[in-house]
Amino acid sequence: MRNILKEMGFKATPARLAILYVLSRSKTPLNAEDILGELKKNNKHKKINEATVYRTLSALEEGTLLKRIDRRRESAYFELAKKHHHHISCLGCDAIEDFENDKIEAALGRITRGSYKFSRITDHSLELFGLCKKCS
Amino acid sequence: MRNILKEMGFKATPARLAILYVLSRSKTPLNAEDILGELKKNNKHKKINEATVYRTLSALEEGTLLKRIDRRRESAYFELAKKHHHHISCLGCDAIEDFENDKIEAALGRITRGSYKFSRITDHSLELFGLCKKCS
DNA sequence: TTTACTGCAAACCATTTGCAAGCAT
DNA sequence: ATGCTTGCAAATGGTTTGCAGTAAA
Repeated sequence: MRNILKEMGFKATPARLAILYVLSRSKTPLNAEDILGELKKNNKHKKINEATVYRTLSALEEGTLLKRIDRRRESAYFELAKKHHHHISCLGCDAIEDFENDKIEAALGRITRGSYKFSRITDHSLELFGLCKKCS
Repeated sequence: MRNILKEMGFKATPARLAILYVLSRSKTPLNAEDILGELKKNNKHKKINEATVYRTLSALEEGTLLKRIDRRRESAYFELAKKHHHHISCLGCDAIEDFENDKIEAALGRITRGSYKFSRITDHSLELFGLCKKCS
């Protein structure tokens, strides 16, 4: 992690390492408040500031180390950008499930090539919403 | 339009009709500020308030008359919910293009059925981002 | 040493809300 | 007449920013 940060031109500070650690241990995407809450549980990182969390999330997202996810919530959620995938979010609770689908990715590639206005599609967001078994 | 509102249990007020009119005439999704700007151009609707626009957009979105679109901007964009489709948004300017793809929709249906946590997927958001020919 | 990073507090800004007056039904 | 809607102004809340001090490199 420390090296990845450096390779991206970021300084490997304790705050950044701690935030990345929290994200790496989470099975689900987290928002700034979640991360701050986790940091407060650890005496060593108790004083990491809200602003630092936001600045870190933005910086690492631009560096493509993190991915911002649309969960139809008021706040922004982030996860480590590892393997490309999408999500199904429950509109009733915090449940979330990952999925991936090669056919969809292939079809999206074709759309890119077929567009008359766009020459380059750099990214896409595909999020499903519904009710999990507990909520329905 | 007047009748559609009534059928949905909404009162057909001048403000709502004007907002729907603005959206119906637009070729692209609009945010609250855009709509307010359009309304101000018409003497008859000059005094429609910001709060009214926001309340109308929320209400009509819940009534499924409008669709909220993720354009990776600070504000929320809306369009009339007619035929199901998705968008490609330019990250460099306001360019936007619609697309639809039956194979993707079919694959999404299969994902819904294959989920182990979710019993019902009610909706999805699929947005592509890139640079239009002018911006690249 | 240099310059990026951080904490703190104040500012931002899209959106929401309380309340009294207004209008559609 | 009733109660949903609206305007106005104030509040909200997630996120951003200015600045001076701190610490990676």
